[in-house]
Formats: sequence, structure tokens, C-alpha cells
Amino acid sequence: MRKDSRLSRVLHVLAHLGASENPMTSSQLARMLCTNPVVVRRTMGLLRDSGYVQTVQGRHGGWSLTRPLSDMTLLEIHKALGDTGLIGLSVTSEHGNCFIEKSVNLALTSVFNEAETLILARFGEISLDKLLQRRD
Amino acid sequence: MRKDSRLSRVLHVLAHLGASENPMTSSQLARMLCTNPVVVRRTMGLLRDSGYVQTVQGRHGGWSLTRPLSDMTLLEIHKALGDTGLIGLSVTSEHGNCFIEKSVNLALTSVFNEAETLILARFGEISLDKLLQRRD
DNA sequence: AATAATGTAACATATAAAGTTACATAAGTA
DNA sequence: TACTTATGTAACTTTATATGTTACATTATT
Repeated sequence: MRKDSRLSRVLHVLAHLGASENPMTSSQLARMLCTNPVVVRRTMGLLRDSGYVQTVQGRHGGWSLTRPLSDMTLLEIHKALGDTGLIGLSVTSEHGNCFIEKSVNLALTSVFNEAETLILARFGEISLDKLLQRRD
Repeated sequence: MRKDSRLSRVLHVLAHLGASENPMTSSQLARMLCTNPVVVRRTMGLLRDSGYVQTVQGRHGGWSLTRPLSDMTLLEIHKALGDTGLIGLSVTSEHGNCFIEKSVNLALTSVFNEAETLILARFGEISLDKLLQRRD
């Protein structure tokens, strides 16, 4: 599976917005990310839908934060991106009615959920300003 | 990204092998998994390389366990499959020399590693016989 | 020698993330 | 008012990766 790098990218963007006085345009941000303005709008649009950033159209418009980075957690941003599951593994969809398969899938799903819950809890403890200060 | 379901599949296979007196052929296993014998050989071959199963060629050949399921952990099997990373998220490769990007990536990588370590430790505690007994 | 198994290379398909094109809409500004 | 510079979004293309398929060599039993 091609891994999802959107979290990494939006954090990069949020860090820049946090350091900027003025709104930044999709083009500026796209240049930073070595990508396309449309990709920026598409991805950042999810954060806007959840209220973490706002946009202004027209001249001197662009993207800006709605609150300081200290008021956003990694968990919130992750969820805003859709939270499609952090674990890169999946369980097979059950084709037949094999009892052993059902049993394996049930158990594995439970382990995955346990792991996911653990990570999400950790994400919830990390505010973006703290994240950017990490040195380890 | 299409998620990796190999762990789920080999556990299904291992559970059957643990319950079977005789070796099971790739074709039998493939039927169980609703796939192709070659897929079975390819994936199970990784477990053989690590010594968890063995194969016998020719008539009455096939796949069998080299040790009881109580002597295999989820962690061992996961690692035998290549351990390409459990977290379905990645960090952008650094194109430019943006200090903020480097900082974000370093911090995020550290969080991902922390999470990964946590899960792997949990996987190490779960033997396959225990996994199959889980009811939750 | 025939049969039934694995081993493996090479290629095809499916899915999801990311990239691209095109154009509509909105808001400043000359 | 017309122009310019932004975002919004649909539709399509590209790319990466897991999975599936075909073909054939090798090995072991009968």
C-alpha cells in the first residue's frame, strides 16, 4: 500500500501558517510541499471543514489558522483528515463460513483495535506546538 | 493504500495447520483463502524462510508446522512477513532544505516510532494459541 | 515413466494516494 | 466596470503496491 503522507504535509503547512503574519496562498504552500495547489486545497479543505483553518478568496486571500497551534492536537488533525485507520494491516473479508477464519479475524481485529486506541490516545496528548518542539 | 492482509491470511493458515494431522497442500490452503496456490507459496514461503513451517515436495507433500502454535508470537509472524511498518502513515521525503519541514518530520517520525514500538511489544506478548482463544 | 506436489520468474489487475487539467466563483483594485 | 488574483471542485491521469495469474522447472512418491 502506498502510505498516506497527508498528516505529515498538513503539519508542515500548519507550522508555516503558525509562523506567518499573513494568509498564505495555495500556490505558496504547494511550492513548499513540491506539489500542486489543487492538492493543497483538497487536503487543507478537510481541515477547514473541521474549523482548524480558514480561507479568504480573492486578492490577498489564502489560508490562515483559526486558533494557536497549542490548541490543536495531533489526534484532532488526524481525525480531520478522515481517520481511515492508522494500522496499515487489514483483516480478510470473510468469504466462506469457516469457523477458524472467523475466530482469527475476530481476535486480530480486537488486537488491531487495541493498538489503534493506544496510538490515538497518545496522539491526543500531543499538541502541535509541543510536537514542533520535540527533539528526540 | 491497499492494506496488507497477509498477516490475517497466514494466521488463518497456521490455525488450520495446527489442527491438521497431515501436511496441507498449497491448493487446499488456496481454496480456504479464496485465492491462488502461488499466492500461498509466496506468502507462506516467508514463514518457511524463518523456520515456522516446513514443506515437503512430491506426493503427500505440503505445508506443516515446525512447532506448536503456543511457541509462535504474533510479533514473530509479523516480522517473518517482512515487517514493512505497521503504521499506515508516512512522512514526506524532504525535497528542499526547509527547516520547519525537517522539524515536523523528525517529530512525527519519533511519534510513529513510539507507536510502532508500543504495538510490537504488545504483539510480542500474544502467542498464536492465545490469540485463537480470544473472545472479545 | 507418470503423477502430484513445491519453487519461482514474469506478467496482469485492482485499489488508493497523489498529481493534473479545466473551469466556475469570489473578492479586491485600477 | 473590467481586470486580476485568489479559492472550490469535478473529472481525469499517474503511480505505487498488494494481489492475482500464467507458465514452466524441480522434486519426490508410486
